[in-house]
Parts: sequence; structure tokens; C-alpha cells
Amino acid sequence: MLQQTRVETVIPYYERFMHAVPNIEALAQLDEGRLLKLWEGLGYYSRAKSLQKAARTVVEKHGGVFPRDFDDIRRLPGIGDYTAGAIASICFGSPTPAVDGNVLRVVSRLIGCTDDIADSKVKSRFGTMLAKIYPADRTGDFTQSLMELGAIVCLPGSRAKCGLCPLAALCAANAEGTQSALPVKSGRAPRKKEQKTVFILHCGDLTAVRRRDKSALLGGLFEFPNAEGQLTVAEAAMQLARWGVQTETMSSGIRKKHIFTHIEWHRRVCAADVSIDVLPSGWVYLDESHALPTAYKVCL
DNA sequence: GTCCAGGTAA
DNA sequence: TTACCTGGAC
Repeated sequence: MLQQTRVETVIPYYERFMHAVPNIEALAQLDEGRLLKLWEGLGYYSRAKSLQKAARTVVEKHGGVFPRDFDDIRRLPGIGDYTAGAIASICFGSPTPAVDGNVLRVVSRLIGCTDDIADSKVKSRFGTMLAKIYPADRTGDFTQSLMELGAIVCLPGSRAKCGLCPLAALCAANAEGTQSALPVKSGRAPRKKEQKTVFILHCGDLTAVRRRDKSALLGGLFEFPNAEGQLTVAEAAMQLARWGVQTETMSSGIRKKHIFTHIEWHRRVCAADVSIDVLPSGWVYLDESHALPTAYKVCL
């Protein structure tokens, strides 16, 4: 859960999750719909699917006991270098760093490195360097101190608190006054823009939803029926007719933008009072069991 | 409104 | 390299 997500955001999810799914066997056997419901709103839903795959691997390959060896941990689905390093050093005393964004910033400044931290080679180079200086008796403290230094003291840009930093005397960036220029990071590719029309179809007290394709963005979660392009009122009416929906009233639609890392959805959201004799294949009426991603919750 | 942080997998 | 999500800072 903590991959890509702040601690404050995770805590209530973690509490609920551990109550509902208290051990590895329970997770290995959990229904996917319930799993996604527990993850609803947390984002990066493939993490939940990986977590369950990892639970199944632990049950099948490690006798239900979480492995202690870095390489065994690293092979579990959803666990990369960062998470494997964090678990192995914090839980099992292994000299394996967890190089997150904070640690990249701390090390870049400490050694005055101007290489682009978007390059994954930099991350592995820093990891190799750090592994050599790990204190054997306090591996977990060392991992956490590096991350905390970045989170609390070695803040991004001009917010760096060098006056409070225990490493200030050793730090190349501090000596050279280059803190705010480090780390160097290249920009990301521009996002693709997609136009869509979303229908909030009220059938009495009920609202129609359908499950998204498992392999798609937000795979396996639910969505409101929608179509490609920002449809005109006439086109929207035709789309509803094609679905076999009888429309009583329909709003002209409000424009909403939703931004993912790599895509922008420019959407027209139309609310309609309708009657539906036979639900189209795959449609259901929304209830509390359905995992609805934030991208669709905001349409309500 | 815009920008940005944050790991893994394919 | 690109796909994957949300929320907080500004």
C-alpha cells in the first residue's frame, strides 16, 4: 500500500484491510471483487492484485511463511528493489537499502551527483554504494534514517533544511550551495488526451454501472456507462437508444477533466432519468459491493 | 486550475 | 520506455 502512496492516506486502508484479511491464507483465498473493494480509492489497483499473487506464492512456495531472503522477497509479485530492500533490512537485518525518491535526493546532494535520477541506472548505482556502508547491527534503522532524512530535512528544492542536517558537514551540495538544483530529473512525456461522454443513468433509485475490462486502465473496477468522444445531445440520445435505454430526462452534461499520469480524460457527464427493461449485457445496478474508482466517483 | 511525488511490471 | 492512480502543494 505504501508504494506510491503517503502514510496518512494508507493508514485507514491498512486498518480496514488487516481487519478484513488478517493473514496470508485469508488473502490468498479472497474474492477479487472484495479485494478491489478494500482497495477502492487507493489507486494503482494492480498493487492489490500483485499482493494477492504474492500471498498465493508465499502459501504455495514458502509454506505460508514470508521469506527472509532478499532474493526470495524480490521474486514475489509486486515487490521490486525498493520494497524488497525495505522489508529485508527493516524486518530481517539484511544490508539492503530501499532507494525511494527521498533517498535519491539525499544521495544526489550528498555526493553532488548531477546525473538524471529518472535513469534507473542511477538508482541501482546508489543502492550499490549504500549497501557497502550499511551497519550490520542496525540495518532497519539505517534504511529508515535515510528515508526520514529525505522526508523531514533534505526536502525538495529550496525547502532543504541544511541547517538542521546531521550530514551537512559531509554534503557536497551543501558545500557548493547546489541543494536546490539537485537532484536533476528529466521531464515526463506529455499526456494523451481522450474525449469521453459518461452517463449517470438513474432508474428510479438505481444507477447503472458495468465492470471494466480486466486488462484495461482501472481493470476490474466498475464504471458508469460511457462512450468515446464528447457527444452532442442528439448523439447522446442515440447512444442511449442503442443500449435500449428509454430516456425521460437528460442533462446537457457538465464538463469534467480527470488527469492520470499518462492520460487526460476530458469528459462530458450526462445525468439522465431513464427506464430500462432489460439491462444490457454486463450492466448491473450500483451497490456498496462495487469498487468504483475515484475517476468515476467524481462524476456523481 | 496546474504541478508533482511516488515503485513495479510489461 | 511506457502504463498505471490519487491527493496534496501551490
